[in-house]
Amino acid sequence: MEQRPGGRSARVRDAVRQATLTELAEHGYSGLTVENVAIRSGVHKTTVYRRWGSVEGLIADALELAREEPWPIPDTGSFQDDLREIVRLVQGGFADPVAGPISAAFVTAAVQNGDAARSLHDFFMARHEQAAEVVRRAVERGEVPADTDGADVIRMAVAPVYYRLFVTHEPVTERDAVRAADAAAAAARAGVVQCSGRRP
Amino acid sequence: MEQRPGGRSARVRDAVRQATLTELAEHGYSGLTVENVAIRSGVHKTTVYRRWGSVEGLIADALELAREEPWPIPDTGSFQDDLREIVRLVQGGFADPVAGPISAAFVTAAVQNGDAARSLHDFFMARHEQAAEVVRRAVERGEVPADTDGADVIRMAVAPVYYRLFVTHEPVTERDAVRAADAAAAAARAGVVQCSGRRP
DNA sequence: CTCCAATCGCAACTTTTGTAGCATTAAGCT
DNA sequence: AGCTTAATGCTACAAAAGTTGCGATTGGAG
Repeated sequence: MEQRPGGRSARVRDAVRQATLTELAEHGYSGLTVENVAIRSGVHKTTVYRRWGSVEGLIADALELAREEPWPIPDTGSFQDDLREIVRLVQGGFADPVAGPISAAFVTAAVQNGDAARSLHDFFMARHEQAAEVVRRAVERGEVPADTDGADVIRMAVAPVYYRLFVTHEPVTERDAVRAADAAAAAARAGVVQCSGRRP
Repeated sequence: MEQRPGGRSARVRDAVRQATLTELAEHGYSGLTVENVAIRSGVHKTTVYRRWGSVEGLIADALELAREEPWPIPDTGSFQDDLREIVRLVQGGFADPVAGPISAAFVTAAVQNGDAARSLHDFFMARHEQAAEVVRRAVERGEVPADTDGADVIRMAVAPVYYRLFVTHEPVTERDAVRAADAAAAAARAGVVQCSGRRP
């Protein structure tokens, strides 16, 4: 990707990435401007425009960093508790005063910009795949049918949280998170989320 | 609200509203500018800025119109089929080449702007309340527990569709819609979505 | 050590977006 | 019809966002 991975280019890139995250945490997505990132990073405005193109480009770049980070997949021994833990983690992340605005900015940017949308898509595909591990374990324990679609269970579990946050703009409590997890678990146990159901 | 409801003010307002919807359908939210709306409506730029303030104001105004429109609540006699119909309606709406971009623009605008977010919030609260009718009927038929939280069942049913569209940016098929509806129905039947669960 | 190409900084410029002051129009009232 | 005034149109302006051309710097290869 980078033609000159070490050296000044790398320093510039890191400075801009760091400045982007700090600006996001401080002012949120709506307060993020190329100019402010340039000033904070000590990199010239023109350079930021040339390499990242726009605010959305800055976000897309930051997202690729976020994708690298590993995710703690719970293993409580109970399918329902595992799911609860995952959804709670999501809800708690958005409630966090530092991580919350940054995560929200990713979603916001992706809604407007194709590049950011693709980055976020890849990000979530990876997350779903990782989190589906709790479903695979539940299958092994016989808690849910063998052909349960793991990724889709995760989607159903976390979707209500995102729905409240970014669509209906309702507050999200921990109780809401738990209930969404329980609902997804109940649906999985009922055999509604089966892969075979895709081609009837 | 309007001091001069009939006459020029009303004509200007209608022209701008119509132009906003047309622009949204053609270029989506990212392509919506005050200038273009002004040109298309034949109203001067400064007037639009004075009365609507910004692009978000235009959206918030259009949203209030959308809230007025009634919604066809299905009554098939089967809880599961009613839910399926509702979610299919949502999914189909976004798939529609005209209504889709407009609806998506509302969500996009609300993610960025507080006024639009409040309007969209009110919009969805009204929708949930209306759609909860199918749950009330299911309670009467004895298909789900008496204290089932109707609005929350609706949320769980439609949330995966919005999640795919605006968060993970995955395509949404009718099959996905049906599955989400079935999952919400299964959860409701299992008694996971009960009001009493809110205050343990 | 020297050279070369990629990258960056800088300043000037263009485009887009939003605002202010004032003249003009027309709705509603008598 | 004539009067009053809220609302709009118009021009000019101000601020922000984004671009361009060029010279300066620097990392890496020979």
